[in-house]
Amino acid sequence: MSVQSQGSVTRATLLDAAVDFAAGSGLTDVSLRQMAAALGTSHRMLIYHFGSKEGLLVAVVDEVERRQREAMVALADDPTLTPAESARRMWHTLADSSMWPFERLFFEVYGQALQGRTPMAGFLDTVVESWLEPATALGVRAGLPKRRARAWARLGLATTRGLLLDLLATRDRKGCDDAMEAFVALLPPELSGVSGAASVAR
Amino acid sequence: MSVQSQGSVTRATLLDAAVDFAAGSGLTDVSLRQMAAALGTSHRMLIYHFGSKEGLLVAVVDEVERRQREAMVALADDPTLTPAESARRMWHTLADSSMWPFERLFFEVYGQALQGRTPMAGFLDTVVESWLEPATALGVRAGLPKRRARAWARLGLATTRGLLLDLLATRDRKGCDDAMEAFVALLPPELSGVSGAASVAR
DNA sequence: CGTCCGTTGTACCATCTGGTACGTGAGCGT
DNA sequence: ACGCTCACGTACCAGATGGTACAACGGACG
Repeated sequence: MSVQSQGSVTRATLLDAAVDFAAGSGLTDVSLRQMAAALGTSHRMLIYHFGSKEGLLVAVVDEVERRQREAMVALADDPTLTPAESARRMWHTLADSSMWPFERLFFEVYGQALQGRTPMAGFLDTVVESWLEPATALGVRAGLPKRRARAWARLGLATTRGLLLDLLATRDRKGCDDAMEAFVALLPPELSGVSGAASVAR
Repeated sequence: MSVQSQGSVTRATLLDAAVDFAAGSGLTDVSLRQMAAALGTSHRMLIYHFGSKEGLLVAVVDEVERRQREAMVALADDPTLTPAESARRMWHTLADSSMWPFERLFFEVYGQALQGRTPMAGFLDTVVESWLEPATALGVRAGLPKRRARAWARLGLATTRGLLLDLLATRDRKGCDDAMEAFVALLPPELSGVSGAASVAR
């Protein structure tokens, strides 16, 4: 048990713990002292490492957004899958109850960003586009013209987020699963891979 | 100019003003004094009429939910329209920029309710079901079996809310309009009225 | 006219907030 | 051994917060 591992809690470690704490308790009414106590440090240290409460919130929100984007590319970047299958897997991952705390945090930040709260407002600049872009690329790769691919991506993104809102409120996993499956079944043949680019090439 | 109209600001009047204020500024970090100043009264009076800050928030959240539900039945209760047309009109109403402040407030409350914040938590009990139920009835009336009608209602609700989130973040009215139109075009014939119950009766 | 009740203003309270001043001590390069 | 920097604890600050005590005003009603 080195003194190092316990004594020098680095900024990155604190940030990770702060995100976890925020996922569990929200970051709306929390004070520096409450969060510091939960992280096993003092509010003095949070200000030391992040400059101010605002700085801490900015760091947490940025980190949430970074993870969000990271999750997106991890989920969308398997070229062996059809877009429909990618959507299914994405939903399967996102809807798992182990992810719920982070999704709650996501929607909490989203809601405050919509109200223009300072650390969160920047969230809105990327919250749609950073998902729309890779999803659109998926559709284009499957043979859709860009405009149509983007329209489908937008619809799929909205449906996914709407169903997550539903799921988090009702906890009705089956109802939401069914709805997502119904949506995927509506996708045009190019996206579900039954025909599409391959059939055109044939 | 009676003394009455200016002097005795009743609770209901204050509540209305409070909801408007919340729609414009959010209700996350607001203090009693700030809100009182915006409403032209004193924090003393807010406590007098609502008991506590919590009581005020409860009243505001309940009122938001009441209006939400009221808006739903107003939008869904025209039996001369097909469900597809109802959905179009509903989107047209909800997506109008004059409604944005209330939708921002809706999602702000939703986000905090997901985190279990006390005055908002009850929001979740009705936020899905109170919309799902009338929307399902719409589908049943159009000739769908109840299970299918409910599944479509759930999908439509999720899509609408997801697209509203998109719209509020990106302000891309056209992109979201197109996506909603594309979704409505996917509805089964019973819901869009090209065949369905009428053709069965014929 | 007297008196009661709903409403409102003033003043105050303990508590908590984010942030700062200052000291301390460990590691490390010289 | 000496400073120097990074990390951290203690103590403190001014301001804002939700809530309360108390007085006063004004109309309703006996």
